[in-house]
Amino acid sequence: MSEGVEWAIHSCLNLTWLEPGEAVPAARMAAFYELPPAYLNKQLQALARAGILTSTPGPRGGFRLARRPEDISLMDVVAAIEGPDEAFRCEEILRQGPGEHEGVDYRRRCVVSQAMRRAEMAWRAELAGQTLADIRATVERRNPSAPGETRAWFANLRT
Amino acid sequence: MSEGVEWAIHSCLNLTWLEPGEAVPAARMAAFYELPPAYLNKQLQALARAGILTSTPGPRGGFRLARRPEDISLMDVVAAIEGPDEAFRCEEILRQGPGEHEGVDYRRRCVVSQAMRRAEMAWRAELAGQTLADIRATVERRNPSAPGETRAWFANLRT
DNA sequence: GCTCGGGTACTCGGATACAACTTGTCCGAGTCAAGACGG
DNA sequence: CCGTCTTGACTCGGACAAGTTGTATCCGAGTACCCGAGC
Repeated sequence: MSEGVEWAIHSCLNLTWLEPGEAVPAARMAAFYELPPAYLNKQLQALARAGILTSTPGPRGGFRLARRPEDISLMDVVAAIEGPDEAFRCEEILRQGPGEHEGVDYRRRCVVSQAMRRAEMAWRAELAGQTLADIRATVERRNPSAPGETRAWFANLRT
Repeated sequence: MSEGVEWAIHSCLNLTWLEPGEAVPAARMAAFYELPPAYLNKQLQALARAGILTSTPGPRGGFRLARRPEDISLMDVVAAIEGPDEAFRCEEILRQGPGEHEGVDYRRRCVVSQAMRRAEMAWRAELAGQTLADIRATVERRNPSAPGETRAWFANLRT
């Protein structure tokens, strides 16, 4: 899995602590974790294309969440970075086998494909069940000062 | 995910239908699905290194299952091909963040990492719960002639 | 007829190229804000 | 003092390289079989 997924989730999480309407440039978000600014910008662009973030150019511009944290699941973020297709893609090699049937869709018929798909669906369901709001709540419960500190860091120039 | 996983699972499944002690060369297994022989050989080598298959060189040699199909899970095959490490690897970017703590293992502490790990564990558990014997039983229930046809194909030179 | 030895063909195994994708970087189009200028 | 225009800096966005992983191939080391010769 791409490393940008980790960056994207943490960046989106930080955005949940900002006041509504406030935008943060990609360079500032990159400085938070000392990441390559241009590359993080690329990932944030993907999130914007997926409708998770909205981007505004120009001074005082940057990225902000496009909808409420309750409506953004980890699955959404992962799909935005990694692409929509599944990790295990059935190439239907049974079609090349000796006992093939012409009009059969082996993506649904093949028992192996079904088993792999079932496992992947369990993974996706687990990710879809966790929203940014859930993550944020857990973090705040463990470290109540996180929201204020994060917001202050993005507001000031402090490292 | 690597495409070799699909090849490996189907090849192992075919091996479950052979009589005990019978070995099949990689070239023959590749011909079954019209796969590149040398590359499939490479995947089978990985399965042999993982202890799933045993290989014997020379005439009448080839690959065969190293243990009973009941004791080989899909997780074993996937891990043999893809490697043992997880898809989402936490790089602990929180360590570079402003509120870091020196001696903390963020792979366990970070809430994001925990959520991703939970999803991946669900995936792995689903794969570990399906053995080659289960797959074989399902296939035989749907198509009772599969064992005989497969065995006959590998025994004869028929396409 | 039986045993033994050499040759041969067959198998895996690792070393070796090629291609695709992830990672990383750069510069241009567009935009907002601030400042200067004129009324 | 107020409104307007110009200038400038700042932002994203896509186009452009480099490195790493997956894909594919080839040839050599080792082995079992087969066949023929000798007893």
